[in-house]
Amino acid sequence: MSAKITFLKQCLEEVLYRHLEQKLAQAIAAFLRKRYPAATLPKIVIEQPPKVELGDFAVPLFPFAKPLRSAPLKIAESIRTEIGNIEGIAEMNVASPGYLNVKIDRAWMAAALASDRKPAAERPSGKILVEHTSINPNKAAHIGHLRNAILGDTFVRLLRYAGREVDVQNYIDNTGVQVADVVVGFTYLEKKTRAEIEALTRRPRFDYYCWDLYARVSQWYEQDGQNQQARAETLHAIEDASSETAAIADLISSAVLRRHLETMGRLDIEYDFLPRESEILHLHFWDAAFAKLKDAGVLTYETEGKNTGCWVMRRAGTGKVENTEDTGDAQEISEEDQKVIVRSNGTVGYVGKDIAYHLWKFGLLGRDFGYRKFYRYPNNHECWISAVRGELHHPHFGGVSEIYNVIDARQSEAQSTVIEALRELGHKEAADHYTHFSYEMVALTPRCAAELGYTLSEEDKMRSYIEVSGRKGFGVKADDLIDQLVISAKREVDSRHPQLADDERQDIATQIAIGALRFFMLKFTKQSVIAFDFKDALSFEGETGPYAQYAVVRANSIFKKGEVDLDGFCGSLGQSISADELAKFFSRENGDEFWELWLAAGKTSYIVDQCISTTEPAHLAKHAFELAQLFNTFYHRHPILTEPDEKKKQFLLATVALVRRELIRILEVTGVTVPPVM
RNA sequence: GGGCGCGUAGCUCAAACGGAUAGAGCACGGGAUUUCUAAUCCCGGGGUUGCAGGUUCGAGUCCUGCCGCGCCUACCA
Repeated sequence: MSAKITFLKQCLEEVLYRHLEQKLAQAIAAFLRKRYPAATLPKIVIEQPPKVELGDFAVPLFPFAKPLRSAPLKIAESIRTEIGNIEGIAEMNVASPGYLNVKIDRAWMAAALASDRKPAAERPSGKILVEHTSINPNKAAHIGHLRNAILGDTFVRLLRYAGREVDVQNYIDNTGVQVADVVVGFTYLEKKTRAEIEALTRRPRFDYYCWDLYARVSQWYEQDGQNQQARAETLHAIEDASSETAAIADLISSAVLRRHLETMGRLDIEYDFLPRESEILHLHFWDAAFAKLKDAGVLTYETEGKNTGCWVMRRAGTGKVENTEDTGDAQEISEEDQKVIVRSNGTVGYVGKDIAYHLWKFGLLGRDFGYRKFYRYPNNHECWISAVRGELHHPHFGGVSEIYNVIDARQSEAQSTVIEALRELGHKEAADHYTHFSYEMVALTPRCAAELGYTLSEEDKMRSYIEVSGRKGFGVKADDLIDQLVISAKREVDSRHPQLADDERQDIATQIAIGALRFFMLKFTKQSVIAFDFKDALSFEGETGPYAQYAVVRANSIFKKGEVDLDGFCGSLGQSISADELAKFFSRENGDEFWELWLAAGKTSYIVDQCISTTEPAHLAKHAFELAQLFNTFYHRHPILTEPDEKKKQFLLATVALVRRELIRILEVTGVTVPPVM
């Protein structure tokens, strides 16, 4: 409940730049409609000119030439001279070969920015569900999982910044072969009793233990095909929830899950609800979904071919043959386009379970989980888990209007199949509001793999990256990477601030490490495979999190050294300097440079919007870096505390305060906090 | 074979919806007044955006073909 109050507060953030852009587009559209009532107008696209001197918005008019039967330059000129006043717009210029460049009234916008005043934003309604992390609870998290969780968590923060209400879910596949394999490891290889395993789960990094054991089991299977029998038996035993094996599996998966929550907790990543596959099975979600799927004719029963006796669905993306609409749902699906949903032995595959789960997400299943408390974060935030018999009082999850699933690109086909199933069940709205937030994997550079002690084939050495494999125990564990980052940040902090207490230095090092890691995972666009290398990941210079953190630290230190009360100054930013004064500084020497910085600082909401509509958080990391970069240049060129002109000093301080405020906001959305000193 | 994605500077990556001179970081070379701490800043070289066509006022971006690479394509989850 307390979390919801923060959403409301945050959706009041400034939206000036975005607001102006919309107003401009509307004004131009209205003007052109009035002037050329007969013409059908193309969409007005607003861009940004390559240089600040040219203006703040650019409107290319080439697409209007044909429908308006006029040269782009002439259209631009007529808009410029005839459109009249638009609040916040100072001037327009025509630029060849056909742009209308628009300048914002700098003093007007700066005054609004300084006082953090903003027009009311429209408040979208409807709850959003973001699912991310979803690590099999049988081994330690690795760097690939970090990318998933950081992308997902950042997206959650973006949505909340934009005023949306969000539930965060982490789906736990606790009944699959992966968990069974570790159970096999404990029971067959190590011959441990339940009590002994229980004792092990209380050891510090139980997930590391499982990581190694899982790799050993995989090897054991390879040694002798007969050993696979142990897996089959174990899987079967787990199905009976009251069995000893099921109890062991639950013990292991719960302990590993707890470890995953701790690992992600180190990065300030939290979840609201952990739906588990075991409850999807035991609460018979599939039965309900199966009935609906059969009724709607989404599934077909195969009576011939290799899938005889199976219920199948058309594999997504294999497109139906055209011109056969009237044959209705009886259309044959060629064998290779069939996706088996229910096997001939009557058991359901994971896509089927996923369909049921997603019907629940949208509140379309007619069943619900039981809920029980599972994990309490240091800030008292409660994380719930699914249960067959839950607690009487619990929050409500599911039944949302929009979902985002952060799942790597390898699952694209399965995700599309689930979406198709929803659509064919007649839930078009749901299908349209189902977004597979797809991203590429994190792989290792050959050099990194060699550093980790793996021997590579000649073929592998030629590759630009090598896929990690949990099954082989090949990869970089998340906690190891975080530890290394903290150690190397600590070394730097120790040498820079020997006068500080050790725990203080440790805190600072941790913030820097997390900043570096989160930024590192965000600066790549989703589609790009990250070829992981310790050298790049451990870097604290250049385009990194610490670079952006450092800019804020510098801003803070100006206030500290200058003995200016930071809170007081920032709180009354709006009054400390008049609009007339602002106008002077933006028009005099360095005016463009100052304005560029103010403008960049004013774009936070604009960038957040872009990140949401493109489901691409990388833009935000990029923007944080660019703003920090502009600030650092400004910092070097304009000594502030020694500035003799008091008015100018106030202006420079206001600039610092504004950039600081926005940079902190942006970093908060990326999940990066700023240490007191660096 | 089919589906999805990728190919941009020596390396790692940007450039949403086609737009103005394709940008950063790293690496390399040179420099920064005793300062609001240099985890910083400035300058420099570096590019036929895989290849060939097409669409148009305009293509790294869209279309077609080719070349190279990756992932998916199980009655595993």
